[in-house]
Amino acid sequence: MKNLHPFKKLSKNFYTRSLLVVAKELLGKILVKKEGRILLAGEIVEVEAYDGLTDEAAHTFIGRTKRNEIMFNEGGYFYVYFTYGAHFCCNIVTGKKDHGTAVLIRAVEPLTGIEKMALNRYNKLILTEKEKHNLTSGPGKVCEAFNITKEHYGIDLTGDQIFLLDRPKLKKNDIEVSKRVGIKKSIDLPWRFYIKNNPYISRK
DNA sequence: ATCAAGATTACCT
DNA sequence: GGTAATCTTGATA
Repeated sequence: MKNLHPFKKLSKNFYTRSLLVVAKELLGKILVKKEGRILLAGEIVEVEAYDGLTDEAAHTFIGRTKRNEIMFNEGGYFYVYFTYGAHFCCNIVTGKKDHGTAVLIRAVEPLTGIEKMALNRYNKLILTEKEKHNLTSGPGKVCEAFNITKEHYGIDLTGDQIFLLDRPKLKKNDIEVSKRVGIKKSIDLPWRFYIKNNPYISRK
């Protein structure tokens, strides 16, 4: 998909709706990052929802801190955090002011700027088949491929640096629901959503 | 000041 | 299947 022009940037009112509605509708949308002339883009294929009110796994469950404060804004901001001493993960803030809800982007399917993603991840242009499918199949991998770091914390997604493009809503039948990955609290909430049979899903 | 945990990944058997 | 790497954050003193 070379030409992204036909697709319109998602506006504020997409993000300010409630967490689970936004989480499911984010599937199929296109994540875009502009680095000067270079355009990086990928279709969102896997997400997880986090809600500080009731969900012990959410970073906002403990209340407001310096790290999570952007999650208490209204929807439409980018929440980036660092974890395990190695990886950044990025989230889309949702809902109204003070909700403390966000959607973790767990995997995307590369569309544009794939060579730059290959350089960011592997420091080379030619990838094996295995490496191609490993490019963006996890939350830390997405941030490494897109070079998303703490510098991008709090970015307004209605701006021109990082934003999402609209695409038709997926059929309910194309969406798989499961428990979330890699958490130790509130483990039974069915708040992971991914596109059925997509090769870039982080795990079965 | 010190400490434990972590929304992960890559590499091992 | 298992686990080491690595460092920021938030809590406790």
